[in-house]
Amino acid sequence: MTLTDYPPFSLLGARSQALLRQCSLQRHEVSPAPLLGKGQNISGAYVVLSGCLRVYTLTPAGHEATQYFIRPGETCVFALNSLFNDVRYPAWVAVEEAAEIAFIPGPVFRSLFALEPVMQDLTVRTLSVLVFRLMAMLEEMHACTLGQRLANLLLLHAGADGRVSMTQQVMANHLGSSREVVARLIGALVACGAVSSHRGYVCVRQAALLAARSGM
Amino acid sequence: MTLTDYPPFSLLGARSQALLRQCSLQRHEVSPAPLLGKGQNISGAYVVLSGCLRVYTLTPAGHEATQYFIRPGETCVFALNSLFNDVRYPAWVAVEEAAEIAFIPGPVFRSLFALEPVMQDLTVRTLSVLVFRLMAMLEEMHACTLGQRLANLLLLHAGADGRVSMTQQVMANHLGSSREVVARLIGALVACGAVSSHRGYVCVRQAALLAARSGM
DNA sequence: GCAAATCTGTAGCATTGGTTACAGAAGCGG
DNA sequence: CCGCTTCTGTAACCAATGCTACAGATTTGC
Repeated sequence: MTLTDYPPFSLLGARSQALLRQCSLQRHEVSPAPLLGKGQNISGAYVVLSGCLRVYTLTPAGHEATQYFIRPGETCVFALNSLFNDVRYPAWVAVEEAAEIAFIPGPVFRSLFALEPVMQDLTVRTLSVLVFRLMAMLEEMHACTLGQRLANLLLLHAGADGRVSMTQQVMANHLGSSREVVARLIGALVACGAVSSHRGYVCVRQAALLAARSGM
Repeated sequence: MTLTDYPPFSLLGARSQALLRQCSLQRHEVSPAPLLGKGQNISGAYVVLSGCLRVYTLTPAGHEATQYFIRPGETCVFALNSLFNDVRYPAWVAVEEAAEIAFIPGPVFRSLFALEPVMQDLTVRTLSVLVFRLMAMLEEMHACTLGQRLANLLLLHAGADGRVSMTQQVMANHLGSSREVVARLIGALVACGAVSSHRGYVCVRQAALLAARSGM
């Protein structure tokens, strides 16, 4: 497999496809060890083909806080930027779900961007979506209590069966809080029948959780 | 004056300049009334030529919280996005310093983007910078206390003479907090000699403030 | 089946930040 | 100069969150 097997790259012209075949493609398993560290130098774009990456910061106190996820078809696009200024990555990145990731070196990305409207489109779209998500997170941080943010997290990650497979520690990492606080909040949600708690996962009763979220 | 008088637009070719002459150009004075409201439909790009715009959210409790500023040469680029999805603006925008603003309608922006590498560059750069700023703010919100964020705000807005011309209410709006809390924090900074407080402004002693920030 | 590791539940206390409620100071307009 | 408005300073209290310290439950590996 090469990058050229995946849309939208499969749609590009022969010349672009030749460029793309230079790109390395790697499979990464889930791991707490960061793939990219804050301050690391980046000189290209990472494209997620399958799986999910998590971008997060670390507070001085050692808490993690998720900033956003990168899902299939999306990109860490700092390539263009890093060709001008010598940009260093502003956060940590880890593998959230086993992922296939392609790396497009800066010069290649730049050529593709100049040649292919599809790539311009992809880049701008990815960046715009990211801006919207980050703005939404900032707003949520100002507008919501931790309880409400936890409820949002659970609603967002619940499968069709209402199951959210995360330990409380992982939830705390997403929220930038601590395990004990999450336990306390989950306790409250259990008390009002919005979720049930188990080792390694919780089960969400969506309607009840929506209701509970309002009154937190 | 038209948009074509300002770089980088002045560098564009004749055909692009013809397009740009269709764009309206308006001067706006400082005003608390929002220029753009959350949820409003946008169908183009706003380019700030001089002055400064402020992008902020409102919490249910009625607090404002600044998300970022738009300074000369920068753009609210949601044009491309809004041609695909019918995007609504995710926050409020107000005039922070008297500003000249050009509006480039969506279709015009799209043509320019397709024609002119300079515009592609400008767009991607603006978006990347915005992503970095938003990530930095999210990180700050997780990592810093309100006192530290206030110190950062003051350091960032201090003139060469150390003067920061803002009322405490305005500072509170930037931070998403309330006037009383800001007063309390400024009181602490005054007590340790980091700033002096006056009606409508504070004077920063930079070195002392940097030191004080660590121990908040 | 047992020990170690991991995860959850809970309680108490400290800190931060938000709210309420005033009092006084500074500027402004007439 | 006087009254109105705006801005600042303060205090007391409360709610949300963080931190410390365990105890008990579940799972895993051997």
